[in-house]
Amino acid sequence: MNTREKILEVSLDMFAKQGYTAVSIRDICKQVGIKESSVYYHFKNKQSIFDEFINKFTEIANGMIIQLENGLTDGEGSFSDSFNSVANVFFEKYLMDDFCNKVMRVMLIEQLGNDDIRKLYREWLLDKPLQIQIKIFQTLMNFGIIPNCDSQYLAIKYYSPIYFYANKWLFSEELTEENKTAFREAAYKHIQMFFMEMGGNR
Amino acid sequence: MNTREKILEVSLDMFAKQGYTAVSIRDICKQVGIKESSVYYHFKNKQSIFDEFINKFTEIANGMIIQLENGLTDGEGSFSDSFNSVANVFFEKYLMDDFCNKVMRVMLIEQLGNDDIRKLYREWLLDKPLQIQIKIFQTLMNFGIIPNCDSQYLAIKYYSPIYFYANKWLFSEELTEENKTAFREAAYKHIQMFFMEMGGNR
Amino acid sequence: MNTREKILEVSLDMFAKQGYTAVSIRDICKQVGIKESSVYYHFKNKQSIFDEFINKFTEIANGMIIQLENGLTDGEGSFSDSFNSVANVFFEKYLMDDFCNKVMRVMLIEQLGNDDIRKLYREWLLDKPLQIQIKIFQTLMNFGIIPNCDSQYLAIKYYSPIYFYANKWLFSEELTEENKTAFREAAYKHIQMFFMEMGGNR
Amino acid sequence: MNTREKILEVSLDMFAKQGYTAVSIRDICKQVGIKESSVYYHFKNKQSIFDEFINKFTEIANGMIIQLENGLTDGEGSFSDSFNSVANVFFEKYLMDDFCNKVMRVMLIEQLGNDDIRKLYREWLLDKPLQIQIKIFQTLMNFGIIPNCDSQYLAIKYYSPIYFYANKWLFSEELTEENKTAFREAAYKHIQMFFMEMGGNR
DNA sequence: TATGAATGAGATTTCATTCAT
DNA sequence: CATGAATGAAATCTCATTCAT
Repeated sequence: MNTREKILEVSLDMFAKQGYTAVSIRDICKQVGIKESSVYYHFKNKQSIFDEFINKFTEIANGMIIQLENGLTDGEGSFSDSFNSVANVFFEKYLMDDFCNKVMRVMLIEQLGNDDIRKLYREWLLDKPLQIQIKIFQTLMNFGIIPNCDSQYLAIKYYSPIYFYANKWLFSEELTEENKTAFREAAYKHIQMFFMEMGGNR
Repeated sequence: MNTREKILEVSLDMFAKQGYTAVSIRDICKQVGIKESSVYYHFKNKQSIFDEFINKFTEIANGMIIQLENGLTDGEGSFSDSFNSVANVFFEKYLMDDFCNKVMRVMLIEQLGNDDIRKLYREWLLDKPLQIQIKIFQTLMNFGIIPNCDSQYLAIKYYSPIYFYANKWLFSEELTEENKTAFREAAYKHIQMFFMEMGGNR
Repeated sequence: MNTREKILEVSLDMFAKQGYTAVSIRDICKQVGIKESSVYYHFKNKQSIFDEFINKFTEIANGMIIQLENGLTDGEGSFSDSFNSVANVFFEKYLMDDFCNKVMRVMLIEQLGNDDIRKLYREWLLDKPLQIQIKIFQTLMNFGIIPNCDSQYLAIKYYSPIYFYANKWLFSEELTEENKTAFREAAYKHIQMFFMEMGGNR
Repeated sequence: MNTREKILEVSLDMFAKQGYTAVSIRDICKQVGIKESSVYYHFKNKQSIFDEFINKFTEIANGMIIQLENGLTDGEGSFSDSFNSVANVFFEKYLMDDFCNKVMRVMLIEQLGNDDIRKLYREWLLDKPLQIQIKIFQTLMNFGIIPNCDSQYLAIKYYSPIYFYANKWLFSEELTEENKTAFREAAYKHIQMFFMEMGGNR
């Protein structure tokens, strides 16, 4: 790994733990093992390190959305299979992905003082995940797999416990394997129950 | 309002908007209209201003818990009445209370870099609200008002959408009347639906 | 004891331990139990507290000189008696006197940065004690009690070990009874030996 | 001379004149001709500048001790020659050495408020010099050059006038050539007399 | 690529002092 | 007599950044 990448890795790590403002160039450089001035060869300034994360995150997140939406139209496989596969991607490649998780932590911290970040946080942790679920439920209704009803309401019912568990296990404490496991257990149990109830209604 | 109170008011306001570290004593003093050194007549240091908020918040929050638990044992009034009154207190006197809301915003920002704050955040926004709901559902089961089932599961189903809406409308953007209204509408609609489903299950 | 005296007592105590500049009005007031502003009713400023000590010390020290010189001309009593009585006064009423000792400690600390204090220190710990001894030895020579010789040389021989022991036991560590005892033992032993040698020369 | 060395030089100079606390980083920088923040490129903080002096001094002083002790066992040369050479090293390379003298001045000022410095002062101006002299006299006794007697007593007799003169001429006023000369004259005269008396006793 | 050196701006805090009450 | 309140000045230190090498 070259210096530029080391800087990025260390920065993200520290930003995710202490927040953007609380981490100084000094802190980063001490960890990387270079002098402060060297950072400015690789990056215009501190902000641009941060921007890089946001850009990469936005790309990944957009990619995931597209991947999930494509998966939907496939329509292949069973009802619960495709649902679980969506959840799996969303959990493993997004909420619990090392990079994404860290960026979301930074967004969580910085959102209040920074309008741009606030918009991103709202978009990527509140609105977009909900929209996906809404689309999923609408697709299921269109295919007649589930009875017609308020898809927005369904999506909230489905997503909000996941959001709650994510805040409890994935964004509050360190992202250890134990916390991941705790999250998975809670989230999958919720999904199971959710389907049972949906099935029961049918 | 005397200087001490002005400092507190301005500080909380700025902390809630930008976070503890991002706000300097200078910033606060400029707003209050005093010199920096004057702050140290009223407070030992910057941290102690912050501590005052945390202490007052903890007191208020504990008071609310007690109030809610006492309300439960009363058992007076109809099922949905007492439920709505709990929600009302929790929403208006806690989530949307000017002081509490601001302190919770600061906790939200500072939680990642600060272990003590993290604990408080988890306690007062995740765990304690859930515990109350669990107790409420257990009481309802004991009285035979709702059928016996997993109270923890019920509580998550009930509380997580509220938590989701709170993050969306109460802790992300400014706490305007519009946002309060949006939150109330979404939350009360959720509660209504929640009861309908519970009733339908009976 | 009234407030003014309490301020003086506490100030001297702290000055002697930490030096004039290192002690703040705050420190003093905390100890006395008054507010900072109250000091300025009793004293013009911080410096004037210090001046008071210097003035009082100079008075006491001058008084001691006069007392010692008067004692000399008395010529009453035996040779070693009068010598021991001089030493006794110099030790107990000066070097080890609570007030004088503390003032000399402050002078010791402040001498380098302050010309006036340096002069006082030199005068009262180096020059004046030596002058007294010179006078004493000259008197003894005049009375034929000791043989004529360089009184200055004798005085140095006599006083410098006392000065050394004083720096070791009385001005370096706290002025405890143990340190006083250690000083007395060393100093009186020195005086005894000094006379033995003088006698042996006769 | 580079900036780091300039800072050290100016700092020691000012510390020796006014004491550690009385000298501010501002004062130092004004003299050196740099901005305050620049100091922190070269030193961790103000204390670490001071520490550097103490460490270097301790090294030099220890070196001198070893040098003197080695000189003793040589036993070469005449009695008074070796004695004068010890005195010469102790005077010129220690008490009157520009660097050492300044550090000892700082220790003198700071000793009362600072336990560590007090220990150093006692060690390097009171105890260690005495120990050396004790060893020297013991060696002389062992070789039968001087008659057996209380070496501690001899050492005090020998060293305390030197200590007295040092305080008078080397640590109180500025270390000018005049003061050095005054010290040398007084000290060497004392040494001469000391030997004469020792010889007379034989 | 990397660093040594420097810096302006600003952060928190301390201190002696003033003044109206 | 004493204090509440305030302040100008200064102290130590941090930070992001620049620039020549």
